Amino acid sequence: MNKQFADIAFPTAVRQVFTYETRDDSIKPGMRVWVPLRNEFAIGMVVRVHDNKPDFETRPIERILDSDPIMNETVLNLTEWIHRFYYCSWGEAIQAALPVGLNFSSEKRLRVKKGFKAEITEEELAILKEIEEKSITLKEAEKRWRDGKGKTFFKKALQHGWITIWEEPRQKVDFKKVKHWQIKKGVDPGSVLEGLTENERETKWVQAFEKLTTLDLPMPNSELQEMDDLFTSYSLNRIEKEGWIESVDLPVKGEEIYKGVFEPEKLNSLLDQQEDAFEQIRDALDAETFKSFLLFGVTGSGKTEVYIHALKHALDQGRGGLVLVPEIALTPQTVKRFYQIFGDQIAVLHSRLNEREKYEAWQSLKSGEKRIAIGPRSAVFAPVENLGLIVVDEEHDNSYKQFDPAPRYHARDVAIMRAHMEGAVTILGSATPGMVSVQAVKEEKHTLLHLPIRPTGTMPEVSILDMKEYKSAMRGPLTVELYDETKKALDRKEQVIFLYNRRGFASFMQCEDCGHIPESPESSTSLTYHKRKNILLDHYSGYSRRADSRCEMCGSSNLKTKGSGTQQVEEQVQELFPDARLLRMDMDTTSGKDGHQKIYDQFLSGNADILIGTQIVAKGLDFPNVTVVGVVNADTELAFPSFRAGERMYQLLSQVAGRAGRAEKPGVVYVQTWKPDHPAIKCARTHDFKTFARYELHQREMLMFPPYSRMIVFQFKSQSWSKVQTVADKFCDAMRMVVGENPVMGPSPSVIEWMSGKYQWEANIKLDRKYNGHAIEKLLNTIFAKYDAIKPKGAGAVRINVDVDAVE
DNA sequence: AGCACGCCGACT
DNA sequence: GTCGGCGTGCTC
Repeated sequence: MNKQFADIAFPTAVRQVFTYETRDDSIKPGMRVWVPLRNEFAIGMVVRVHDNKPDFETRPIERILDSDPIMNETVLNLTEWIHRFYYCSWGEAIQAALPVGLNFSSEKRLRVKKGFKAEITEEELAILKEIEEKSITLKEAEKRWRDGKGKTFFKKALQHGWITIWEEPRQKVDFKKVKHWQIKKGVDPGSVLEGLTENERETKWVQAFEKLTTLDLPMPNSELQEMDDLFTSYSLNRIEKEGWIESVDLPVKGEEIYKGVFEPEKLNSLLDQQEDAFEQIRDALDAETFKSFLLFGVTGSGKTEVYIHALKHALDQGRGGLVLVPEIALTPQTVKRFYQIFGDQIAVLHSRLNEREKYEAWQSLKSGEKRIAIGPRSAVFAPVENLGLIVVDEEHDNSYKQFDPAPRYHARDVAIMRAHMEGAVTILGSATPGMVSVQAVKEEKHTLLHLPIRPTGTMPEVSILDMKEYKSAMRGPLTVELYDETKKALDRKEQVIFLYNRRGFASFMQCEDCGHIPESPESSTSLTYHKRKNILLDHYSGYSRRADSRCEMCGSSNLKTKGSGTQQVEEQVQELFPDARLLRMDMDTTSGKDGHQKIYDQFLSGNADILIGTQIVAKGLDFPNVTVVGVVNADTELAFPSFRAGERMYQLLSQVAGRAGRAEKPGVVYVQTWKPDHPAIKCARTHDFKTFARYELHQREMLMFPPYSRMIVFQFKSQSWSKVQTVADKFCDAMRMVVGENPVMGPSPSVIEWMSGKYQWEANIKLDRKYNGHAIEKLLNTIFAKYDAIKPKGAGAVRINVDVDAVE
């Protein structure tokens, strides 16, 4: 066999591929290989096979790891597009597209050198024996011999070369194992407890043991600790010390909570408006070419049924489907609905699956056994065979945009590109589409499908409460009116939701006489108040000024800094309604396993009267017994320094409105605001998305914000404050030299100026929309080349991240 | 991204 | 005199 060359991508930040040689003609793009890189080995992905001998020395491919490509041509091409458009390395894009079990992971294993001579103790010999027999990895060894004699000997053995480190590709997919507790073998808990004195029985850890004996063991350590305050690591370890329980590492199964029941006969027939939408989608599917739709319909208008019928048609054509949902944990009922109709034809991809289950789901799609994938952002890469339809539900949702690490892609846009490449149809669904999609409809890139009616009931009434009028009529954070309505609802044994959106960290200023929030003169964003320096800052343009002492609109000195969290509101509400049972839902209370689900279930089953939370409460489930929804301060969203603030505000209010009073009990949404005249609030009151979109697009056009431009954000990070600043300055100089008319903004410190030991600065550029993948790559290459030519000494210590189409 | 190579301060 | 700090540069 002649010598061939293969371009290999690695999951490092280097934006180039590396060329290796091979004589193995089974090599194909999409296969992983084990190759020498520097003085180690690494796993790479073959992206191209050719016979153009490069002008440098090539090294041989050591081993081909797959007998068949694990990535098909389309997905490989898709990752190449991501590599160009989002300016990451090809390998990073590939890594994002592979399930963890098939990823570029290798591990360092230990081997004992044969026949060395040294005087070692019995104990030490045992260590060597264990390493040899169990083929222990370096990580395991470091954990196993963490301290004491073991560590000393382990270090010595490495130094003397008695054990050596080998790196091997990791291919086996293993169950994730988790520490479980069980009653120690041979221990009879009954007699143990009987033998205790009264005093002993009163200690916390004995009580914990008593409680343990009533449970179905073994149970995971983390689950126990979450379940009851008695189970602290101290008490569990104490009981173990006593010899009553022992820990075992057991594999954990991913949960099947999303599966539900398979009842295909429950397929609903479509109403007129749904039928009209479906027919257009069906025609597009029949044409077997790319087409994209924006399915615009309020909450409850039946978008899911349209998706289902469209998917069914795709399956009838012998094609597969892909459904993207924002966060699967927040939309269990949508997933269950799909499962009900399609049953085992669906592979549910979610983060709770363990490695093997992820791999199995992936494999079942690749083999064609399952035809539909449903999952969050990363599911856009699912290896669905013969893809016919991609659904992006709640297309405006921010969770579709990956932030860190690279690739910083937007799953909605990747979905459209994928559909383009595969000749598939996309449906983007939303009650409040993002401006990017609205504009794309205007430009006839998407076809609009409209579901105007909510068959399951009328839209709830939205009542705007002007905080300026209630200044002296407040009960804690609530206006008297909201307070009264809450009280009445509680008396009727109905439930109440309070939304307090404490997103972000930065606070802002607001005039308590006229409600004015200081805005930047250089961009249409509000200014962020930085307490430490007492300045107001616009992180887009870098504009900053000393914090105002008087309101620039009305001259009042009644300017206050704002920004408090849900916890404070919870306290205040509890004081107002001492008898009500409260539940709080935010990042802090939902971080645990099934965090959302537990709180939802509790509230749904009536175990609480009032639910207080951040925007998380606005998503997902319906609560039929909720008749009052209070948005405590709608303005926090507007104070968030982003040109998307208005859009977010409208989305939030619209989603909240969708939570209230479905079916038989009508609900009212109370919105407390200082800015009752803001278009987002006025339009949300009348559920008038179209008017809002017209206003918002007009604003964006005047200021050349997306969708009228393409924004790229650059982030500079380093431990040294002065270096970040000089590098960011130089980089912006380079940009200005290259980009001509496209406006460069910044640099300026990031909103989070300092994070985990690193200072962060930002700059951004608004590009003409005509820049596509190749043009963006070319432009960025030119910018970086220019920057390399003028960069200051010590610039290497500053990391530069590129975020194309950033969503902040 | 890692990771080895290389040049200047606190130790035996 | 050496050990080791992290700044710099490279990976086919």
